[in-house]
Amino acid sequence: MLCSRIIKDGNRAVRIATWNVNSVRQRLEHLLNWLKEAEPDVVCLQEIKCQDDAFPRAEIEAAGYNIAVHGQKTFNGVAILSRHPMETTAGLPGDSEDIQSRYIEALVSHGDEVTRVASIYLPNGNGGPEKYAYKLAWMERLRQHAATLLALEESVVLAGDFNVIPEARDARHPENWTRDALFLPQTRTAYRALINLGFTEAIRATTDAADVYTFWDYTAGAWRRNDGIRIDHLLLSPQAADRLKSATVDRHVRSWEKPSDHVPVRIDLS
DNA sequence: ATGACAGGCGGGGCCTGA
Repeated sequence: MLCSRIIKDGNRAVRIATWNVNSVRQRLEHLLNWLKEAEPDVVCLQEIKCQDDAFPRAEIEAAGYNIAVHGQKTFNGVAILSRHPMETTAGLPGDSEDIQSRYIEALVSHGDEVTRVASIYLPNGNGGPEKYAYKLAWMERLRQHAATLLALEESVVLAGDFNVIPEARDARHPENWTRDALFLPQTRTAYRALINLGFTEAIRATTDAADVYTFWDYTAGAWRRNDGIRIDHLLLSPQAADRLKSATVDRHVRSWEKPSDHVPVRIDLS
């Protein structure tokens, strides 16, 4: 039955999404509603803000998803949901002392193809020099691991909250972000070093539009004034980029009651 | 401008986020 659906719906063999939910327990109803509406095959979640045993497994499994969780108490935490079978690895290589849960990777098998998907919660980097140093070090670890993944010559999708505003057009008011860790020159250079390995960023591969944002601060009426930034990204290896059909920001989710400050971003691969 | 919101923790404000 699954095979016949894929053949019949050939333009949409796999739909992959990323969403920083800002607490999966606070956002469970929104998540379930959005899963029903968007029908993603693979979902990368960030900021689940719970330990593995507190993740709302039963409700999400009932919606048809396998679940892999890499959580921690109070902060951070990432997860991957998949309608297809997957094998997962938690943690970003390169620093055994790093206890923050910000990376989980899955090899998803769909039909006779495989797609490797990572859920990434890149450090914010504001709040002092130590935090910014941690952000830059984490980005270098990600770059090194991404280079290893590219060498596999697989379809790879690095999806998540990168906490990087790539360009001025990715902020409604870029002048307000010039001293922010999300937009500092070193941050943007480190992000480009990752892209320049050979990744295609899905939104910019499909639109040149300004005013495409994925985050609006809770404060100061940012959503009402559309004072947003674009910091949630999907980076595609060449093999995945070959299969890219479309990229979409589910902007309307920000207007739901008690929303996350981020909205889902999703792609369709053939 | 270092504030407004929001969530977790834990039972009162404090830390963190972007």
